[in-house]
Amino acid sequence: MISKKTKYGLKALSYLAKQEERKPISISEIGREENISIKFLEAILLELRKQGIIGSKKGKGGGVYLIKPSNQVSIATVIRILEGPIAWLPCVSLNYYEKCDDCESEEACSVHLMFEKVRDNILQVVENQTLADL
Amino acid sequence: MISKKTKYGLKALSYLAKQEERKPISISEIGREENISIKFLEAILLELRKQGIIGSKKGKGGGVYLIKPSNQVSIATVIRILEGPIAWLPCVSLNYYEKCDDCESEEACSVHLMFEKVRDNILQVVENQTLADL
DNA sequence: CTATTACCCTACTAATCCGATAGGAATTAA
DNA sequence: TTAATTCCTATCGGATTAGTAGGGTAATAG
Repeated sequence: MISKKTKYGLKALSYLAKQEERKPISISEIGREENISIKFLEAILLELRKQGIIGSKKGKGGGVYLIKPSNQVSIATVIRILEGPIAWLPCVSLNYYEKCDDCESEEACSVHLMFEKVRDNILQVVENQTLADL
Repeated sequence: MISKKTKYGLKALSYLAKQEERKPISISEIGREENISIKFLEAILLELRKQGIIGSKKGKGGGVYLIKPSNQVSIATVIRILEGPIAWLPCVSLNYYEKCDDCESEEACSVHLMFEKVRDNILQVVENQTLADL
C-alpha cells in the first residue's frame, strides 16, 4: 500500500497538469477541488517544490505550477520523492539499495529473484506513464 | 515496501518446500538456517498455520510442514495472509476493497486507472509463482 | 513415569511512521 | 495598508513494526 501523501501528491499534480494556462493555482483551490486537507497538502507540495517538480509564487494571486511539461514527469519520479523506494525490498531497489542482514548472498536468497520481477513489473507501469497520462 | 514478517514467512516456507521428505522441521532449525529471530518466526508460522498453509507437530521430533504440495501455494496467498492487500490503494484492491473518502467517483479519479494497472502487473508475478518456484 | 523437546499463546515495548493540525513569518498584488 | 498566499517549524495521537519475555501445553523418548 502507498501512503495518502503520495496519492494526494499525484492527484494534485494531475490537477495542475489539466490546467490550460500555465499560471499559478492556489493550494487551497487544489485542496478544495480534490478533497484534501489544505495544511497537509501544503506540506506535500512543499516537498515537491524542493525536489524541483513544481515552482511556486508567493503572495496574492500566487500558487503552484508545474515546471516541466506534464508529459516529461514520470509517475515513478513522483513516487520516489513522496514514498521512497518502489521496490518491495531494499535489496532489489535500484535507487535505494541496501543489503539484507539475513542473507549471505543475493544469488542464494530464495525470494530475491521473485522480488526483482515484481519490481520490474511495477516499473513498467510507473516509469512509462507521466502526469499527462493521468 | 513489504514487511520483514512477510519476507521471513516466504523464506521459511521456501525452506520447507525445499525439503525432500515431508517430515516436520523445527522452527529453530529454520530460524538458524535463514537467520531469523526464532521467537519472531514462531509468531509468523503460527499465523500461517491458522490460515491452513502449514501444519505442525508438537513434542520431540516435532516441527512444521507444508500441508499442500509446494506448487499449489501461490506467493499471492502468502502475501495476503502476512501483509494484507497487494494493491497500492484500497479502492483498487480485489480482496480488501474500500471506497476512498476523497473521491466522488472512481471513473473520475485521476489515479484510479493507473493504480489498477500497477495492481495487475504485480498480480501477474505473485499469482503465477508458487513456493516451488522460489 | 519423567524429563525433555518443541510448539502455543499472551502481553509488552521501543522506535518509527502516518495523517494530520497549529501558528506564525515572509511575500506579493491591489 | 490590507488581504491573500506560500513557507516553515513544531507538535500530536494513533497505528504499525520488529521484535522480546515468559510461561503454558502437548507429545515423545527412554
